[in-house]
Amino acid sequence: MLINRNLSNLQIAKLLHSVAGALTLDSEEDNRFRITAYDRAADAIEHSSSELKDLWDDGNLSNLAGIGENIASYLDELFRTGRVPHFKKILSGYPEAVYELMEIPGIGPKTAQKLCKALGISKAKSSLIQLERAAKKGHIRLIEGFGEESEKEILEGIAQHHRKTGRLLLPQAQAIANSLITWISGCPQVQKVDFLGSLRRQAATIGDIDISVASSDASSVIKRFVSYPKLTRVIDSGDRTASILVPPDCQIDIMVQPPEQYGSLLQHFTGSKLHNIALREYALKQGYSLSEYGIKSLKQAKNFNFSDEKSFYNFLGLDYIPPEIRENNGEISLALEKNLPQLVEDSQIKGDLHIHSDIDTEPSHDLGKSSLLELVNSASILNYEYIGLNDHNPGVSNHTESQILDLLKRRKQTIEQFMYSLENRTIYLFNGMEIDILSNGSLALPDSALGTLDYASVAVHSAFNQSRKIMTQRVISALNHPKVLFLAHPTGRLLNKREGVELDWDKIFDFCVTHDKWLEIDAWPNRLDLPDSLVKTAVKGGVKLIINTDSHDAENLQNIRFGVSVARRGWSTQADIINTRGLEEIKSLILKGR
DNA sequence: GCCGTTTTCGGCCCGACTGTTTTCAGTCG
Repeated sequence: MLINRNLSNLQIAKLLHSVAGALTLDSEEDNRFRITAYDRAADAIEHSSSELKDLWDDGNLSNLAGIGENIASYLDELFRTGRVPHFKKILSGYPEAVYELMEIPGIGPKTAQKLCKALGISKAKSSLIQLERAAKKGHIRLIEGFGEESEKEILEGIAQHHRKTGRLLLPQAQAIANSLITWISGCPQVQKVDFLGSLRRQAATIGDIDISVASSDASSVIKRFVSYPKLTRVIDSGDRTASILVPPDCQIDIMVQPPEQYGSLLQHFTGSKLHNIALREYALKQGYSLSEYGIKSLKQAKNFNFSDEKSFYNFLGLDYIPPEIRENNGEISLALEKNLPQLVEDSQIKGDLHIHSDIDTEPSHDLGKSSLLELVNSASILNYEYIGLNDHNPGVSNHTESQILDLLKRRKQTIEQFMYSLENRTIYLFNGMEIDILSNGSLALPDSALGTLDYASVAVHSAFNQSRKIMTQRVISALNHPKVLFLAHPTGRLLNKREGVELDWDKIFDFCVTHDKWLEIDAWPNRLDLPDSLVKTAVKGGVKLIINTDSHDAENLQNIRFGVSVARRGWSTQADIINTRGLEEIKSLILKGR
């Protein structure tokens, strides 16, 4: 049996978009709703923060809104056998090249088909090269329905497609947005300016950036926007909307609205797309049509304006929905029942138990850069009551047990002496350690050395490719040690770089609940691990979580807000997050039974 | 093909922009 383990969400989304494309070419009229169904399923998969393969492993494919019985069974076939005859039959009506060309921005199924036909392109592999060559030779402008402009657009689209790199991390996207907002604010006609879209929803990675402006003079704002000094090119520019490209290949969309309609613009542009579609379908059944301009009553032929977002949601009988959970995951019906969770907030975090210091214990991985004093100063700015020093364990291969014990005794002394020297002792320091989980599930630290610690955390730093079964056993046996409080960066993923490990999450969650272990939400920007979708399942199962920064520098403590965002995206409340609790409670939790 | 928010049948978001057109089709978010 052929098993395809390497299908990414992006590849599956591309496959489903191709099916939608083929159906469009067959007959857009007859297949109208099947087309949107396939496109929506593809969008849901592309934007899901769970790997589809993991959902399939757990038999939860249909948990994703937009995937029903049929598509789920086709995907099941795909994961089991690597092929889906039903899709193959639909796709076989057109040359493979059509689906390749559809990948180019600006080219949809119909344009792709016209180009393939007129230029005699059929093979997927050489399709882009052939198209580019034809465009450069000026052949495309000769095809009916095309002109010089569209030929130029195609070349730009191909270039953009080639340059396409990974998505931006939150802090990168934030920096780009901030710089643009500063520029836009220099326009005197601007009354308000906000970043919206996936950045406002605090998704783990950001594809493009959306900016909204409240102003009664849209044309001045657009003029300012398209003269942004850092832009690569203007993609398009209209009366009140425009798009530009800035390095590194990041698209920025802007939309301007008069202040009295600004609320509906915020709502529209924050998305997500799937949340908005679901909201508009709901509203339609109530007799209202929603858009960025406001709410239209279909019965009374009347328009309602909203200067803020809350009144927009309230008008529809819904509670205000925080941006982080606008993903069409059940938030609309809960808002209708006035039953949304009270999401955890930045200000509720009282400490951080995963911080690397510069105390050198000859660690297995990188040492922190900052001194205890620098770390404590950073923690005071955040009004923390405590921090946990969670340095890596000393390397096991290059030390004897007694050397390790010696190093940790000295480390304990250093921490204690520092704490007593602190004026007012405003911040309590815990003596913790991040311990490698060896490939057989044992800890990379002898029990004698573990005795010097207040607590331990464990993490996978090697042998990432073990099978799901073995990895699950490995993690559980490490967590089982009484000194261990939590699993650090549980999936081990690195955004844009490395997929997470394979784990049986139901088993891990069960173990955590029954044995009083916590899972970390690591706020390091290219980790954000646990991912939000797993946070949501964990919270539902009653697992306690702890948000930490994994700081290697005192400045990194500020990253905690990214971890809080992940927690919020996973529907966590204050009660779900261990480090919203004060020092005394944390002390008793750490001492309890350890 | 999906979904249950008056529906297990009969609905299915809304508007912007561009290019090649003389009124609209295609694509996008």
